[in-house]
Amino acid sequence: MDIATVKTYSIKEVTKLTGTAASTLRYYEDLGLLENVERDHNDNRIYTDEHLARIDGIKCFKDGAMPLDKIKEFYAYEADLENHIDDILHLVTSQTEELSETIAKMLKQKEHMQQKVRFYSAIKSAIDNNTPWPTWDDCIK
Amino acid sequence: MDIATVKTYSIKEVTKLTGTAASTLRYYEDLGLLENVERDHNDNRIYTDEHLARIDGIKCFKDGAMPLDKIKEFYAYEADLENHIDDILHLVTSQTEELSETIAKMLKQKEHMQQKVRFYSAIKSAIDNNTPWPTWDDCIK
DNA sequence: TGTTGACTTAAAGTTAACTTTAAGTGATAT
DNA sequence: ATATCACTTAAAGTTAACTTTAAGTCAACA
Repeated sequence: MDIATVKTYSIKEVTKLTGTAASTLRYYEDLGLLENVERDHNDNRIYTDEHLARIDGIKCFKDGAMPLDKIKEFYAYEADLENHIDDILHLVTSQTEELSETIAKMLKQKEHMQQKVRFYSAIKSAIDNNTPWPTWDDCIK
Repeated sequence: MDIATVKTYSIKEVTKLTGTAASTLRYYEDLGLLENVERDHNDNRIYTDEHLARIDGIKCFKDGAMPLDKIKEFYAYEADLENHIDDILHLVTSQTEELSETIAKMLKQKEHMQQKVRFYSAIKSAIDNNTPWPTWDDCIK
């Protein structure tokens, strides 16, 4: 790693590149989710591509509804994998299972919502055309 | 509707039947999400099958990640459908779209998580068998 | 008769994940 | 010289969705 060629970013650049608010970046750092953020001679934060990658990873996990403390745990295990292979395996396995359950519930509810869309569309037509209102069973069957 | 035959439930019975805490039931009522909850001579709440159905409906919407204020809006529109058919259609349509996006993100992240499970499983094998560690690309490809 | 248990209320507390505020430093632009 | 801008900190505020607490009423049981 050649120190002279490490690309760095100010907090403002990172907010633009990642879409994450500066206050959130500081918050993540306080939490220990963003580590080893160096400072310049004015005490301003200096981020590297590794930080950008970490921020991206955090966003991914968040998309999977993983709470920040578990995300932090994940990176802690990753940093010392030999000693935490069982921990990290358990974490990703149980998190995957939780995610599957959540997705299943959401898919079910999506079906319900689509039925509602059909039902209320039919009612709207009936109102517009002054025809008798359909029943739920008419639309869903 | 024969008043004499309307089945009713105490708050405790409702918590058992729905799995919803009594404090939550009172909270929903405060929010206006649970309406027309009558009282007995001791001021204790009396729930009916309609309330049970509503509580079930709320749980469904929550499974679809719909915030309580939108759920409340939905039932308000439903109670006066002729005057709010466009509102309710917009609500269920946009909510369905949001849900689809959320599901899509979660499915993507589920893939990632499953890749991680495979990757860390392979590393665990390598540790157990004292063989060289696989790379990410070895496992995913 | 007393105490236990189920209910009531209003208000305060909790958790997650931020966001905002207030006060201050230092570099740049007019 | 001054004002503006980007950054800093610690601490307080925000939102959603509850949960807990404290204080009280009422009925049933030993």
